[in-house]
Amino acid sequence: MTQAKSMEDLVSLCKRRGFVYPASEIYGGLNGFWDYGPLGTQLKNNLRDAWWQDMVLCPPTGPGGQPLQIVGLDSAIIQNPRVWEASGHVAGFNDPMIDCRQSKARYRADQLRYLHPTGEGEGRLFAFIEGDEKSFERALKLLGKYVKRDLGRGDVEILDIPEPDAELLARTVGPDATEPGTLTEPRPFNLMFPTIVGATGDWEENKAYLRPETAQGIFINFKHVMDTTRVKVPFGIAQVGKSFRNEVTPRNFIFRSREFEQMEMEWFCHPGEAREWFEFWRDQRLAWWKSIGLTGEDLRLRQHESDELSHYAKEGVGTADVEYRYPFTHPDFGELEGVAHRTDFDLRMHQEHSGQKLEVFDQERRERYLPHVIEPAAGLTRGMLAVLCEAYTRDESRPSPEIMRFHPRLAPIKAAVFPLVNKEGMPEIAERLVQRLRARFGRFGMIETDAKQSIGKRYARMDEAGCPFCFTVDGETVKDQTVTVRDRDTGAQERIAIERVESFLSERLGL
RNA sequence: GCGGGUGUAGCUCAGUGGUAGAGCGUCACGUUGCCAACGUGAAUGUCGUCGGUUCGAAUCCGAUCACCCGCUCCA
Repeated sequence: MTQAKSMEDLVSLCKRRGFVYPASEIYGGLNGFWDYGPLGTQLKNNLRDAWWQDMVLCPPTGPGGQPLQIVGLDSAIIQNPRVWEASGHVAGFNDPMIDCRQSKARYRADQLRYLHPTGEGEGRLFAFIEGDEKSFERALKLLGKYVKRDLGRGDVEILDIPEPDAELLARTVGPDATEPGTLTEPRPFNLMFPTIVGATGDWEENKAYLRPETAQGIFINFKHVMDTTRVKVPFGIAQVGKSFRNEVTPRNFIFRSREFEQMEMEWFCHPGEAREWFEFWRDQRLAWWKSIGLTGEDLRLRQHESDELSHYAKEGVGTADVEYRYPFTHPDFGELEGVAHRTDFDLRMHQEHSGQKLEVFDQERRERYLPHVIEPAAGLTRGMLAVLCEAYTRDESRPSPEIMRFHPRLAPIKAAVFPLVNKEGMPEIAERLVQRLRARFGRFGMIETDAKQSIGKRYARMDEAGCPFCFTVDGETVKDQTVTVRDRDTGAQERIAIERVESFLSERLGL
């Protein structure tokens, strides 16, 4: 019997077993930051390595079965601030917001419009949300009531003031308010983390930013990679690394944190082939998440509606998200990876802002162009969260009900070896087996051993850590050179020759 | 940023003004010898933090921080 998964139980297990700790907790914590413990670090490294192996070292074959070329990159977290001006992040990550003290609603300042009768701009104004018909009609009706006459659309003027001052706001009635003067002045929301470069840096003159995404590091190195690695379009550049966003509300464990890790690949291709590559990567990425264990009903692909497309994707063939049904989004889904056609937006912007030519010359086509980009951008920390959620299982019929059913490739502990009793030659045999397994599998994850306490307790600990196989040395081992293997998921045991342990693991772990 | 909730041992939680608690986990010893077993013992807390009221505060009040839920936000 399995029960519904609870986020609380998972968070508690993660702390108890050393997957994820609240950051700087001994000082009271810090909202939006998390530390990864011994098991969590290994799990995250395994997930990252799996992505790197399947993306850069052994990429899939293309739609026509052709080999694909993807190279790696590790760019600096802090770049020249002009990078973020070119990419649109300085403007786009700075939306000034207006709050309504009365209705508690919050509006983007650039989306508010102000209504007054034609030629009578000095009196009371009524705000509405641009593009929201209901909101407009409400403002029109209230304005009509206020001036005590019927107003049609031809009788009013609409003001578009991105940064309204206090005087104007004082005589404005908010979109959801009944009295004037309830709107606050616009306050900037800075989603980028500012910092200072230089030990004696002046704040304004030396201001730089921690990157809000890894993608731009790839675009600004596009020319370097083209010039130094003999790649030809179509090809990809992949990067894994930390990104930083001053989220308004960090929430839901490690799902939205202010410091997070991304795995992004920018696939550069001919504009005419964008659709084909978009569909290829979209399907490829969904299949990849399945291949590392997200095999259930909780993984899906969702094509974006046209009105939710980001600034660079409007002209493209689309955006699709790989989504996971996290316990806190249930029954809805939350984003895990976005696959977007970024068109040539980024290269074009960097070409304009830097003055450097970023076009390629295509020998086969005899054509010069800016490549289009298909971007599969996954959250490593979100991926880890999905993997944790998927793995977490409660089985009340077992003496140790909590089990982390990690895919063997991701499991932080690959195997454990126990002497059934801590005497009679068993610890020595177990220790020798541990050394053999470390030599063979140690580079993929931990090989644990434990001689203390009852065997059931040791099995239970390994279940919570998600170790797929436990080998136990017992009295028989001394006589006939066999050990028992216990399977994490079934609890079933079989006896195999101690000589066969490596080949058994190799086969079961796929390593 | 707003509203609601929560904060006591590693985890789950009890404790409504008068000596800081339980279960589980952890550790040690013994026993047992394949599923959180049994026995004995041990360690672990500025009761989130700071301030106030009080003879006395985990408990009442205020502020603050963190987490959870709902808004809002989320290239």
